[in-house]
Amino acid sequence: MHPINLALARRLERLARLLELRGDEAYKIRAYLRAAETLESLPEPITHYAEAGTLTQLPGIGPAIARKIREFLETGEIATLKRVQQEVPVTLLELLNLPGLGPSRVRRLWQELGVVDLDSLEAALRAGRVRGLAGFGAKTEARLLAALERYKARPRGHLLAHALDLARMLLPWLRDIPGVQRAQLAGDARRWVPYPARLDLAVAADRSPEDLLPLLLAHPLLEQGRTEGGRLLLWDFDGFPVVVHLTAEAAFGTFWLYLTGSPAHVQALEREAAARGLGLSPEGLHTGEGLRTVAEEEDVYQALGLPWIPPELRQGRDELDLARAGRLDDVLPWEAVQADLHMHSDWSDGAASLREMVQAAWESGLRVVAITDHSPVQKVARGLSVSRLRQQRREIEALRREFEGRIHILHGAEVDILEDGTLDYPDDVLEWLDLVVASPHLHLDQDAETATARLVRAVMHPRVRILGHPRGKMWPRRPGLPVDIRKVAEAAAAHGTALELNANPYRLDLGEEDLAVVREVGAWVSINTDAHSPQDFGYRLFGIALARRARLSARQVVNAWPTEGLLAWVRGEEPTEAPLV
DNA sequence: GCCGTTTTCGGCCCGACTGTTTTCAGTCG
Repeated sequence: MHPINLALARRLERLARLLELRGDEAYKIRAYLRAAETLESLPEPITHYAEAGTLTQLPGIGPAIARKIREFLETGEIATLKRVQQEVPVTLLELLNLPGLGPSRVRRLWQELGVVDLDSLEAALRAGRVRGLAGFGAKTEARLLAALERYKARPRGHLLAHALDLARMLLPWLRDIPGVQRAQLAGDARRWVPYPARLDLAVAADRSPEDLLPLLLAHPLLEQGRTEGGRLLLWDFDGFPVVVHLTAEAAFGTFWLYLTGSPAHVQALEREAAARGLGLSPEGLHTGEGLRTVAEEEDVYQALGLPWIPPELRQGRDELDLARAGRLDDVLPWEAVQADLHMHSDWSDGAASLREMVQAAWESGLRVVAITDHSPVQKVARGLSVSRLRQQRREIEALRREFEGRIHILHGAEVDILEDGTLDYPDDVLEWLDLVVASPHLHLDQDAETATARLVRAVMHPRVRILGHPRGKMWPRRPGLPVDIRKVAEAAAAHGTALELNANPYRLDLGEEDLAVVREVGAWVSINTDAHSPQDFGYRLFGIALARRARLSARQVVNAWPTEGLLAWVRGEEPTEAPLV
């Protein structure tokens, strides 16, 4: 995605949300959101279409939005947005993250009680003022207080995907600035920490922070910034912090290493250095003869008798031992995943045809895919009736012939796990499908005991091969089912069912703590993208990174199995290897 | 606000659930 397209899409999205809070017509809101989606999927920078005079030929962009786009390209601002931002407090947008609060209720809290942010909402709730509003009662008050508590306890930080998108757009730009010799991703995001607090960039340059600041602020994604010591603190349009750390090129290796962390990993390296009579600091290696600067990270590790350790493994756990023993490859290799067993097409709520999805999967390096559209209970997602499911098989058979010898296509379904743990298709249909991914979508407010029993029942169904996004969590809004993962994993291990690591960056479900339990129990894991459009296959990296952080082996991840073994397991045959219990 | 026609304006994804109603609005997926 081009930075200018993203910068503009963000503004249109914010405009839509603010208009929604103001109470403008719903279809106008949708129009802005659709235009933002179009911008995010454009192959060329929007300037290209503006210059060619073809803006209104783009889907969802008519005369009014085209005018705003041209205004933004010429002035860097959208007057309508500025005006609406003065009218509606931007801080209200965060309230929409609370389950139970939609635009209409937030508007009334704001207009009738003067609530503008989380703090004033909490104060109003605790003072009993909310339940005085028409349509709000004691139950709503209690639910909102509970939602507020859960929200405050959510994983802090921002979406990793957001940080990496930003880095992808900023780094090439930084490297082109005169005087900048190197620019690299560092910090939590480089280690694939799911919710980084900020984006850290390591930059080697022979210019001062004060010289660089105005150049960086010219970037369309960066809104404001200042210098602080040897660093530049910057913020993007949504207030996401970007920190540019400056060093000299000769010391880049140690500097980058320290900036990447984790602190526990770096401390382990310092102890390793001390054991060899060396000192390690961001400035370099301290030897008996004085300071030796190190420009490359590999050389730091080499000086300590270690191979380079990939950032996502730098957790201060067992990685130094693994590295010393030459066993870093015991952890699932990045390139080992060649199957994706959960994706959607425009038969249900996907954005692309079956053919486009299979083609994109093939191009992204996959060799086995499963088409898994929704089951009937998912009305909004246009879940497939049994007869449409049977029609879909004919199209899939044609695609199999077309892609013969290149990619193996399974015809599955993402079948809803109903409230009691039964499934949303009858058994004969489940029997007929190549692969059943069973997932919870509804009734995500169950208590731990009910939810655990529900998932265990689904996992034990003889036709279920994969338990999709087991908790049903969605960042930042939905915390997910309070399931006893150990019990679910034990049932899964006993039945040869895999638990999904859903790689969609908004889900990452199972999460890191859950995966540690699953690893210990020895149940199989399936890393899938849940792709709803061709570009979503890129989500795979988030899943693999998380699996690596959890130290899963290729043996435990079904998507990394050789094709024949994987297909045998999908068919429900006895696994060739016993589960790792 | 956009779109596709009926070329001037009506339709735009929909059904269930919940709490708060006393016939429904708001939220969710």
